Amino acid sequence: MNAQILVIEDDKIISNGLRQGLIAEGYSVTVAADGETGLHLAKTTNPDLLILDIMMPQLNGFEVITELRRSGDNVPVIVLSARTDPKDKVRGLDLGADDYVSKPFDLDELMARVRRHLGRRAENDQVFGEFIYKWKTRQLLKNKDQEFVVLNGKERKLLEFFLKRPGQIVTREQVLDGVWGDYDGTDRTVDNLIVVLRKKIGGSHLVTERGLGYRFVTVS
Amino acid sequence: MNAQILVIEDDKIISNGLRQGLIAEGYSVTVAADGETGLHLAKTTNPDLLILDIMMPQLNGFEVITELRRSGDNVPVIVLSARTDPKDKVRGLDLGADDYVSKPFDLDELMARVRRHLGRRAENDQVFGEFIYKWKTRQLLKNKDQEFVVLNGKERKLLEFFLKRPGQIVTREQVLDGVWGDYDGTDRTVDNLIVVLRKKIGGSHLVTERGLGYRFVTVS
DNA sequence: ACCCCCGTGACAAAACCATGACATTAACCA
DNA sequence: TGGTTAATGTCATGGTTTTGTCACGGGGGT
Repeated sequence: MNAQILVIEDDKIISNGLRQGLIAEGYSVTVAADGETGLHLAKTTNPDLLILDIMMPQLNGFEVITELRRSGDNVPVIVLSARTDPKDKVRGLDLGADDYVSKPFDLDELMARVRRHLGRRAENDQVFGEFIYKWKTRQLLKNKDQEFVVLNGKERKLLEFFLKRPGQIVTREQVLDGVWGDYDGTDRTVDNLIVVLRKKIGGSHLVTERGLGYRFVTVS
Repeated sequence: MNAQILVIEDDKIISNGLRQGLIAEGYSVTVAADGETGLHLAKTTNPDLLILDIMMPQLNGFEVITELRRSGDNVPVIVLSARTDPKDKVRGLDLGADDYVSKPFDLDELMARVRRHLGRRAENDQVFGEFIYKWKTRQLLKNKDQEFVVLNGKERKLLEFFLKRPGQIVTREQVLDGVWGDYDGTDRTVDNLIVVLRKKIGGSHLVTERGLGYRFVTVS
């Protein structure tokens, strides 16, 4: 579920730097060295975000973005350009770019803009097995985006409790504390909720540590 | 209905320039000279876009944006700052700003960015299920343009409140805050308005999240 | 004065979830 | 290896909380 980013840039030095930086942040990166192949890749691979140079052989960035938008593609586009003339920025933005960064640019700033255009997904989504938990909307998705899993209050609280403690053994007492609060429940109460949650996310992620408690594992 | 833009900026020269430029483009503009009144105005008047200075008396821009996002407000924010340190840009963007422009800035470029950020909501009609909400005229259409759905004041406010927070869980308290203002209503009051709105847009779009609040979903 | 909002309270319906009984599994020891 | 025991899995049930729904009435605008 790491985002796919397509970089369209003919300057090898810059594209290599970008690729390394993006990969370091956990994205999957594809690089195209000219507008034409870039446009083709954008249309066929449906990336989550585009980083697009303006001055390129074959097809320039303005033309790429125009064609993309004309064909109804709303992928977020960050335009990268050596041209600092405000007129170019206006043109790029009005053509449908989502952001416009001038070279030379600061890599950290660009990364922040990338995060922002991806909707800050990296920080808000947690993946385990075939599931994705979206903290922002507090929704659980199965099979990578396919279907929602309906959680009620206690189940959601329990899942969030475990998501915050991946790989750790937690005792029933800790669960009672974290999920129920000061309520004086019994160990059985916890077990029962575990059962219900197992039915929804499968047993393999909630491992029983006999005599100790439970352990949530993210890989099955 | 022109887009409402709130400018929070203590430098009179800049805010005047912004106001004139924005008005020339046809927007309605409000100016606040410090962070505290700006934050208050943002919460009470629900502008369509915020232009926010960082260095200000009372409450600085970072604090304003943090508090806004914390309270669930997703209004687009363009941060304006004399600080050119990339670290500040990263900070602003990661806190939830949608854009970050350094002073001195080019007015035309800023206008292009404003257009671009408004395009996501104010200009675009919003579609959910068989309905279309036209922000410009604040009309709700059913069956893709066929017929109008009549909304009275509170119903419209509630619908717009949810349209700004698609997919998110909102508590009754947040609804009371956003729709009623500082009024001291009860949870039942919210429920009742929900019922009325459900009768008009169907129940499937307003999902009850028991124990938490409601969630507006765009797909049924 | 009439009408339309719209907030309130009472009651009905539904979802939730803690409990306890019983089944099943794992650990331990001979 | 097999039996014993403690720990955990599973299910049905009903009380309790939360939410849905309706009818009434005040109040402000036309």
